[in-house]
Amino acid sequence: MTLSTTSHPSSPARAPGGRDKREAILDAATRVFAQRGFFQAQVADVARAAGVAAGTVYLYFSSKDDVLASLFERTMRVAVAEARAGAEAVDDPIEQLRRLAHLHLGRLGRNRDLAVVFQVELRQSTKFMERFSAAQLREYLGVIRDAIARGQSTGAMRADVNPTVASKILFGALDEMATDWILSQRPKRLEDSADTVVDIFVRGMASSDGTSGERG
Amino acid sequence: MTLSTTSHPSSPARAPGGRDKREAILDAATRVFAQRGFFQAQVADVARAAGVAAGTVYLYFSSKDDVLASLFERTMRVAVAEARAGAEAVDDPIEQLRRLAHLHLGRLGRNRDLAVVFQVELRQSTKFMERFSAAQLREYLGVIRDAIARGQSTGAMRADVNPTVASKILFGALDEMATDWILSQRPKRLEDSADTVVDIFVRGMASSDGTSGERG
Amino acid sequence: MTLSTTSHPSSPARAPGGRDKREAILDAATRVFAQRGFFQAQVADVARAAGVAAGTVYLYFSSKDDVLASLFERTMRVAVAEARAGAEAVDDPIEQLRRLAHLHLGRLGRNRDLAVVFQVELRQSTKFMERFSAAQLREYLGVIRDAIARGQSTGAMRADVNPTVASKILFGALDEMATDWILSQRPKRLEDSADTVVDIFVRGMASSDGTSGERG
Amino acid sequence: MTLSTTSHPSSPARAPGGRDKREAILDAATRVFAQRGFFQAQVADVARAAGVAAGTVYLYFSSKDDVLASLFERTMRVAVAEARAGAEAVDDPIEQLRRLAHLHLGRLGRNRDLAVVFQVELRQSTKFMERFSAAQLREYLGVIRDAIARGQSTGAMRADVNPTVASKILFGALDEMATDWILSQRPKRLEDSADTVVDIFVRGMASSDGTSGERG
DNA sequence: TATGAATGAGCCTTCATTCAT
DNA sequence: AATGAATGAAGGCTCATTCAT
Repeated sequence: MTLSTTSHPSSPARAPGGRDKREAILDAATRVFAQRGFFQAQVADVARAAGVAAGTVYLYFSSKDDVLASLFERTMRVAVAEARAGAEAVDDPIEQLRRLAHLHLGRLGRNRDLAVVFQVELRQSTKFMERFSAAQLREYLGVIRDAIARGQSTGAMRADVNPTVASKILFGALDEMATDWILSQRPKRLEDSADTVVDIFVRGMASSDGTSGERG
Repeated sequence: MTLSTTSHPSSPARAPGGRDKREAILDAATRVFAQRGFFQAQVADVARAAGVAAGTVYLYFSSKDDVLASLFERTMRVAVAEARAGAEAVDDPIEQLRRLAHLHLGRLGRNRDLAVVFQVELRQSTKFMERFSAAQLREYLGVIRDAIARGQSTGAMRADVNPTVASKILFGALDEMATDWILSQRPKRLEDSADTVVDIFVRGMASSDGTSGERG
Repeated sequence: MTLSTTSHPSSPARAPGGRDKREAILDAATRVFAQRGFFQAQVADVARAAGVAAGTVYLYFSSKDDVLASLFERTMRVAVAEARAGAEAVDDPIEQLRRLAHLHLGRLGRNRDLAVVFQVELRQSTKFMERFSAAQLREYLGVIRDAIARGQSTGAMRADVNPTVASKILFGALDEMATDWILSQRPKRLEDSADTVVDIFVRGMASSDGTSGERG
Repeated sequence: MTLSTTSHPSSPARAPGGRDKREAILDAATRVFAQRGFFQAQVADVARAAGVAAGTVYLYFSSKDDVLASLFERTMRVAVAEARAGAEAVDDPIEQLRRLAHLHLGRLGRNRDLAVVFQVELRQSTKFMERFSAAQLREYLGVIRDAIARGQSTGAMRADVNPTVASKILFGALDEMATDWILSQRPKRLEDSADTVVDIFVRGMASSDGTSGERG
């Protein structure tokens, strides 16, 4: 992982078919990285899975690292957008958190390969996490934090906890559900864990007078 | 990562200094893996950091993978023992959880290299996590779960949540604190997050009558 | 020498120049193995001698062992074909043996490197000899045996000696000539030994009445 | 195989037990080299089989190569002595050859490990054969050649064949019997091949008048 | 003499990347 | 744009040999 940040001249000047091929490579990479692991996976494997020649990968990505980073980026772009849309759709902060949790676990639970890549392969190196995760992950967590902050401002949630810290606690709990689901035999749907996590979190974050955090 | 589970027939038959050298290699590996990342680190780097020749590593470990696995095992053995001792030292389930959280974050916060290895490097591959994490991690989580289960049986905690799931939620929240601390500039002590996490978790898990989960 | 018998899925799917490069590597290997010895020779040496990069060797052969095995196979394929053609060209069994001897020593005498590889390097390990020599060498010896058997059936040769045993005796004598020639200063042509060996062998195999085994 | 010709200061200054240990190492080496092959065999394997520590091997031999060379030397010393004694015991040149053949195949047939080492492992490298085999092998072949030369001078054998060449032909034939026996399933005793080989050879070498070469 | 832990040079093989076609 | 043969740097691991005990 040399992690050359220099983004590849990928999208521009590409033919219309180029975009499809780029997508195909990312999809293939998700499958291959999930199955073999990022370091064990060869670029040739990804190319084969995508139905292109090895060299073609380098027409769309600057390096193997770039493929992984692009994978992360593409998914996060969608995730952030969906999270924002989901949060905006309702007004109640607690309901917002519930929606965000369902979106999060729903996305991973629907695509195990994606879940493996996100829960395992993407955490390969501090370097990677520091350089790439930072910006987009912060944005994603920001959506959660905002919902919490709103809950605090409306008095629905206790204000004695830093909302950023709180967002990480919720995210961490959801994250563990996802990792655990991957490593388990997956008898049930991942998304089903969402309510339990949010319920405990919201109760724990309820304002002392006990007026909220109660469902129904 | 071929991950041959077969423990190396090494340490016991080794020379008097053997144990010390094995420990030295594991300590060196913690530092090197944390700095360079497991895949980027060369066995020669670890050897150099440990003050031994490259070949010597193979007198104590069967492979590079085995070094990582042994690192995990050694730490988990201690962690499980400390967790059990910490839990047994007090009677109140809530206080037990608080102690476990402090032990957990305290250990990682005291040794950033160890934290990096545990939060990042050890999660490199599904294979590794599936094969190694399983047994010892389950044991560790078991200590948390037991405290929760006791809390439920004493009526201090709501019984409508599976204690195993609850233990993962708490662990996940703590885990995220650790990962976040690593990736941040670390302005404050990691262990300081323990109370916040436990507080929210315990409140969230409080039985409906609201008699417990209140500190002081 | 792990000697994976599995032939490499290489040549057919290779590029146009593939066959030539494969041949070039085998030729280079003959020279390098002859000069340095199989175990002392490095794959990089062979590659350099063939004018390709080290990695290229692995596009055509699965391993260093496979190079040696392929060398043996290629030569034996030709040798068996030539032996059969040579034997069929004449009718007299004795003349057939003479031709086979000349072909055998002529081939090795013309290419000392090949002779060294066949007389020395290929006999490195019982494993190799057992696994590879077996089939093709048996075929080669079979051509000699058939000529002897015919000589016996025509009455030209004594029938009280198992033709298979006899073929090995003749082969062994020729083989020793080749090995001796390699180790000597080679003042004369190896092929010149052919007649002497065949002469003694044929006389020794002459039927008791003494009517044959006498050269015209 | 670096083949340092410098003989190790082995025998002199050794304690009485030293000689035994040296012999034990050579015996162990015979077994280990035969089973694993010289290059695959580790010095530690030989040491273990001999019941000594790895370092001890270097008290008696200067290198791994030296062990192989010493193995060859020890056996050849005995073989030459036995051959000479065997040849001197009878007067008839033909009977001498018969005895030499029996001694040769008898020795190898009695100890398959020794046979493997001599027929396969010792032929590892041209360097080895050139440097070590030369002197002692020439001596051994000399005993055969002398018997043939005597046969020629008594008129029992044709004189139109160089006795040195003839000795190699006989040796080669016997050699092939030994190699073949090793690679086969060994249904019968190796020594049983001796008479057949000698019979054919002696007939082939019989003087033209046909008065000798006839058994009985 | 004997030990065996330690050494470290050496090498086969892999695979990300390039580039001629 | 696409190919895939070719490259060659890199590294895990082995094992003959040494040497402090």
